[in-house]
Amino acid sequence: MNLIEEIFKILFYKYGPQYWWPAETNFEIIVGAILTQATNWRNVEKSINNLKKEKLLDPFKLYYLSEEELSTLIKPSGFYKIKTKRLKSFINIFINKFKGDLGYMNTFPTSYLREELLKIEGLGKETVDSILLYALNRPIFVIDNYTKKIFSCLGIVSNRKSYDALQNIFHESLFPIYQLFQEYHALIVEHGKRECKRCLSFCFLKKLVISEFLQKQL
DNA sequence: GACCAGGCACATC
DNA sequence: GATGTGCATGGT
Repeated sequence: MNLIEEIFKILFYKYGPQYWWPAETNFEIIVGAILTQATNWRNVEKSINNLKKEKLLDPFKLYYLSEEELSTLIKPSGFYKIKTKRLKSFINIFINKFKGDLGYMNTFPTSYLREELLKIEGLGKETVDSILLYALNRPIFVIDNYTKKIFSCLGIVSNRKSYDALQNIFHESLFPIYQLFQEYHALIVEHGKRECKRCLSFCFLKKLVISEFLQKQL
């Protein structure tokens, strides 16, 4: 078992299953992925609930909804003008290129989907990879700020590693099982929320990793 | 009242 | 390639 696998084991033992992504449908996951950019999940839930209350959490309904109405509904999740445009540009491609159908979308290869989604204004690597992993069940590892922070804090990567370089480390170290990737990323976020507030340089994870590393040296 | 949250695009050096 | 800034709300 390599170090990346060991850390998954440690986090899973500590925090247990995270049941990500919290959503009733895969389309809801995508909307959440866009709304949660630099935003607390609680605020995202408020926006999602607004959309649900109005029965608008549907690609075709959102397609025909005016930007004014949409921006009012998603206001609680912040950056609402910019996120209205991001949602609209995703839905535009989703409907016109993929028939507004996640089942149809899921017949395309991962590399093609990633490329097409990255062309959408406002969808960067993290958002696109979240969509691929959680809405389409593709074994693509999501790298976020917590991942960078935690794994550089552990001394496994330098803090200047690029997104792709860090993602490659996970792809090379783990079996490409989407459930594993889903759980691992969720655990990283959970650990980050709890321990990285003031960057506690010696959290339990770091102590464990260091002691395991030392044992192997002996 | 300051600080932060499950990013991204764009400007500048 | 790295670093800084605007985007905005709501919880702690």
